[in-house]
Order: sequence, then C-alpha cells, then structure tokens
Amino acid sequence: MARTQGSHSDITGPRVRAAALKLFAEQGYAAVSMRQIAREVGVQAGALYNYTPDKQSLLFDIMEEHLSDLLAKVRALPLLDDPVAALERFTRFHIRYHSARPDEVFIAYMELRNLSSENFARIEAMRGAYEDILENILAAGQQAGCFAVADVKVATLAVIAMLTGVNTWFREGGRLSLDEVETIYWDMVRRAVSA
Amino acid sequence: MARTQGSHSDITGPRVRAAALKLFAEQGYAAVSMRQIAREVGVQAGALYNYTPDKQSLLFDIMEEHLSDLLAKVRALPLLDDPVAALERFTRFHIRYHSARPDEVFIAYMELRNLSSENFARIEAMRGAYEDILENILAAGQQAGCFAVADVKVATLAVIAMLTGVNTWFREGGRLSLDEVETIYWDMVRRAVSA
DNA sequence: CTTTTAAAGAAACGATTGTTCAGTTAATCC
DNA sequence: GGATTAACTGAACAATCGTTTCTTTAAAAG
Repeated sequence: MARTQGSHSDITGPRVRAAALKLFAEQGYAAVSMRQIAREVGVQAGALYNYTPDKQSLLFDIMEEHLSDLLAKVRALPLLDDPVAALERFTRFHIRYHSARPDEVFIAYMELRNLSSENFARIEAMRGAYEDILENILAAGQQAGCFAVADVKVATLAVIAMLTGVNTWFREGGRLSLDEVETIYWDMVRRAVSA
Repeated sequence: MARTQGSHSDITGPRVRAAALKLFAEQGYAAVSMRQIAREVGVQAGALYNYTPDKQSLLFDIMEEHLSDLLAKVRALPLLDDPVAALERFTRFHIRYHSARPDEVFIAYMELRNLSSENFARIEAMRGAYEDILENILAAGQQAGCFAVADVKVATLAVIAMLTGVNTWFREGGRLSLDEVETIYWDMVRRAVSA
C-alpha cells in the first residue's frame, strides 16, 4: 500500500508537529524515536521526512515557534507608563500564557542541550529578549522610585523563575482558579520589588 | 587483557558514579550510553556492571543520594523559634547547598521522567518532605503574624522555584559573590511574605 | 479517461543501544 | 609458591536508532 484515502500534506504536517510536541514533552527528545512519532500520527517512519528534514529540526521548530509567538504576544500588549501597572500586566501575562502551553514551555527549557550550537544561540537570544522586557520594567520602576531592588538583573531572573514555577504544579480544575493564582503571585512579586 | 595494574573496586566504583553524574548532567540520561560512561572511566562497558545492576539504577542512586543528603543537612540545622530567622536560614541554606551541587540538582529535576514509577514515587516523597520544611516555617510565621501570604502552599512553591532558579545563572567568580546573592534573594523573599 | 504528481508504504542501510558472558590477568590468601 | 578470586577485556546478542531509497497508490490536472 502507499497513499491512503484522505491523506494530505496539510493535514499530516501539523499532526507530525503535534505528535512530536506531545511525545517530546512526555518522554524527552532523546528518548523519543522517529518511529514512535510516526506511530502516533498513524504513518510509517519514512513518511515523516516529507515534513521535516530531520529529528533535530522538529525540536527546533517547536521551540522557535513557541518563543516567537511568546515575543509577538508580549510585544502586542499596549504600553503602560506606570511601572507598577506594567509589572502587574507582565506577571499576569506570563502566568496565563505559560500555563496555557505547558508542553511547549517544558520542552523549551528542558531540551536546550539537544540543539545544535547554532540553533541554541538563536533560541537563547529570543529568551534573552523576553527577559529584557521584564528587566526594562523593573529598571524604569527603580528609576522612578516605585521599585527598590538590590540588583535589577537578579530580580528579573528571580521573578521569571518564580512565575515559571507555576507550570510545575498548576492544573486547571484544581483548588485554585488561574485568576486566583495570578493574583497570589502578583501580590508576592509586587511586595518583593516595591519600594 | 583483563585486570589492569592498580585496578580496584573501591576506586572504580566511585568513578563510575562520578562519570555518570557528569555525563547525565551534560547531555541528559537518555542521550548518554553505557559505553560513553565506560570511556570516561577508562574501562570497557561490560565492567560497569560490576558496580551497577543497570543504567536506571545509576540514575536513581544519584538522585536518591542527593535528596537524602539534602534532607539530612537541612534537618541537622539547629531549630530556631523565630519564623523570620528560620526563613532566612532556609533561604541561605538552599542557595548555598544547591549552588554547590549543580549537576545533582539539575539531574534531580530534569530526569524524573526516566525513573520507574516506583523509583519516581520515592524521589517525589523526599522532595515533598523538603518542601514541607519550608511550608512549616511559613505556616508558623503566618500564625505568629509576622508573615502574611495569601496561600501558604503556593508561597512555598513560589519561594523554592525562585531560589532554585539561582542555579541557572550563578557562577563562582562572576559579578556577585555567593554571599551577596544570598542576601539579595533573602531580601526579596522576606519582603514577598512579610506582614 | 489519461497523465502527472503528491503522499505514503515497505524495506533496507550501517551504526549504536543496554546487557550478557566466557575468557584472562593481577592481586590476595594460606 | 600454588590456588583462589576480584576486576577487567573483548566479543557477541537481539533490538532499535535516524535516515534513505524505491515502489505503489490515490488524488489532481488536462
């Protein structure tokens, strides 16, 4: 047999990416074989190479798409002059965006070492650009006198680590709603950096 | 050839564990082969099985030893009645302990999914016991009125995520000393949870 | 209806995987 | 100093790896 009824590139292509996303998140890039991905899609392993040049590109594309979408969305937020308001919006945005895409987030910082050095540099640059957004908010507030942190760079990394940690435990339908979680974290972030 | 000059179980055993630790941290459990570990030790792959029943045990032993040592050290700290003092000591302990063992820390929460379900349960229980120590400090301070957090459990996870994040960027000999980093984080933690 | 082409199957490639095992050597024991 | 044993080598096992190639089929084009 070969081409099966109803088989199409524009259907299979996204399914390959979705299967890779799911399996990489579940088991890790190195532990997942191309045959496993193919089985998830319902296709033979060789057919995957109609949609990706190799396994590594599958991983890179997942990360690249995730981070470029993250950057696009955060940059699409309207500017706020008040640093406190800007920090609250960043906090809520980060939690909401990340909790909605647990697989992508997990992969994007568990599988960095499986990227080629060139691909790694591109992903790291995007991550740095995202951190810069928070750093600029904190620096502006520091200058305006509404924030008082000992070190803006360290505070940036501390806040991001704290917020990203939500993904390790938060589950929809649990004890707390996403909105409650946002409020709890915003309360802690605000007090941690406020003057 | 076979047994080489000066080869001994009590020398090779620790070297096998050290090589596994280093390589798992660098490349990830699934990406490291037994032959790579053997090469690092300077031995043939088959010889590794004098020291471990299988690859999985190598991983589990690293995690188990790390977490049981962590628990022993944190429990060895003298008790403090003041919740604020207890929280400061926990904060500084966590940063100091974790920054001194980056490989073990990295493995202990990147490779959880490569454990069998039984081994996973044992490691998770130890991690939970560690988190309970911080949670008890926060709960005591909350009751005493010196802390004011919206949710003790969430605050526990938020603080641990923030503190563990130090390992992603801190390097000895960098811009900040470990003591300075401890102080910066303690400042943020204290303000985040204080009444 | 015929031709063309996109999409998939099937099989094979050499390389590598974790693990086992028989054989070999050096240190230890009496 | 001969026997025993711990520590290791080297080869082999079937299974699986990412990837390529060739073939077959169904859909699209005319």
